[in-house]
This record gives sequence, structure tokens and C-alpha cells, in this order.
Amino acid sequence: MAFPEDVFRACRRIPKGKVATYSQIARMIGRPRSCRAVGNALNKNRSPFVPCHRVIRSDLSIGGFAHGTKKKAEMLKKEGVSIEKGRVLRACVIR
DNA sequence: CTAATGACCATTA
DNA sequence: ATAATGGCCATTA
Repeated sequence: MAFPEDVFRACRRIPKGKVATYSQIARMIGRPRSCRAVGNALNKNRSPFVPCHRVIRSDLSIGGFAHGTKKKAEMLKKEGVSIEKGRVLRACVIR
């Protein structure tokens, strides 16, 4: 019933090399309109077991990150996620 | 209690 | 393509 925990749990289901959108996470936890609040929750994540860097915007741009968008992008890249001009390729997004 | 704040989104121009 | 707009909602002050 704790919103942040639900968000973190959903986040952990994203495999390495793939990403999900804030909106998708919101739907996963049964709160389809809480995409903005999802970002708020992820912002406070401090656990290395929660891959919050795998969550991006619905337009496939990188989105925010507590330690800088820069870091987020390189972490993804290091995991094998292809980014094109500030955009993640569709193929890397979870269906 | 209300008001402000954001790692957002879809629509419109 | 970009920018503005209104909506959305959990959290925090």
C-alpha cells in the first residue's frame, strides 16, 4: 500500500538493457495517472538494487535523474541500451 | 487543513 | 520540429 515501494518493485522488473517509461510504471502499479508522482518517488530512491535509471519519458527522451541526466545516459549505454540523439531506441523499451 | 513542488503526459498551436 | 498549456497526483511544507 506504500506508493514508493510499489514503484520500486515495478522498477526492479525492468531487465538490464531495457527501459520503461514513467507512464508504464504507473500502469504497472495500477495507478495509470500517477506518472508524475512516479518520478517523485524515484527521485528519492537511494537503493542500488532499484535500477531507477531505466525509467525514461514517454517521448523516449532520457528524463531526470538525481545525479544528473548525464550519468543516467552513460549508465544505460553501459548496460547496452542504444541511445540516438538524446532518445532511446524503441527496440529497447519494454512492451 | 491548504499550497507548492516535481526525474510526467497529451494536446494544441 | 519546438513551445506552451492544462491536467495529473503523491509528497512535503
